[in-house]
Amino acid sequence: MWRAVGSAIEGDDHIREGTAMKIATFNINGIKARISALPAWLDTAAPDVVVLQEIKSVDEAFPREIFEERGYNVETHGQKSFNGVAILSKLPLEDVTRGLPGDPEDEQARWIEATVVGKTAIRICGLYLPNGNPAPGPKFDYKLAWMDRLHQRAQDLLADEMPAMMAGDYNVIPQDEDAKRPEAWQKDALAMPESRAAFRRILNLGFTDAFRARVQSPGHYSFWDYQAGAWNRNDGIRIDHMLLTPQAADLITDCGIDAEIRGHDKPSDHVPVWVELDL
DNA sequence: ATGACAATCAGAGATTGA
Repeated sequence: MWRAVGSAIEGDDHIREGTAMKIATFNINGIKARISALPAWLDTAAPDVVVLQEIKSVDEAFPREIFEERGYNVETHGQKSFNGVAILSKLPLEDVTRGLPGDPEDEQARWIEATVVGKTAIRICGLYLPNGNPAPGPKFDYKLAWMDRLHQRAQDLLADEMPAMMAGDYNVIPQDEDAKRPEAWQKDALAMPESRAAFRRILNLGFTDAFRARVQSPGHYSFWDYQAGAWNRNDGIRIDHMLLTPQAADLITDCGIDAEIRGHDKPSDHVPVWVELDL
């Protein structure tokens, strides 16, 4: 088995020219409210694939033309008012499934997955993990139960042994260094020990947090509250993550957070996180 | 300790988010 990561090594005839694929996750906090900001970012960042969270729209009301006219295939899993996820892809999508397995009673639209068909196929899962506040309580119980189901799906993805990733709004601050003011989040569902342990348990299966694989320094965030001037004080948290199977993690060439768009007009409270793979 | 801010649905203010 051979593979190429990054630039070719001179004289090595096993190295091929790779195809860079840019994949992003973005919690847009309402498609209707982001009808300008989202296309503006797409035109600048030009990702090949995007998973969206909190579209807050039913499938029939999702403005798919805006994305189709930019060359994206569009798959949605929406519901009225809250939640809702989607996948945009310039490459063909196959085997689209909706809903996280493990609880047929769960009607919240928080999971969608599809195979992106390029030179090499990759399974892409978009997720909007429950917030879980207040903790303790029924919402926190739902969050932890949802993370148990996520762990099971993660195991099954690994067993498939194809490149795969689970990307989205995890609503988990993995470590203190992922918050400007960790002490303020100590009793919050996003940073409770149980939430962090459940996140770590998935990582420990063999997944790579793409951003942390490339950047170890503190001070990198993907969410800033609308309140109290959080953006201007850089009072943020890192809760949007891309978890890659070993077969996908081996292909990472770059990863980043498009933080600057938090300062643009009518922003979401989240910003996009992206990864480039040599697929 | 609380609220601040934004989005949705509805058509005022409650609910949800993080």
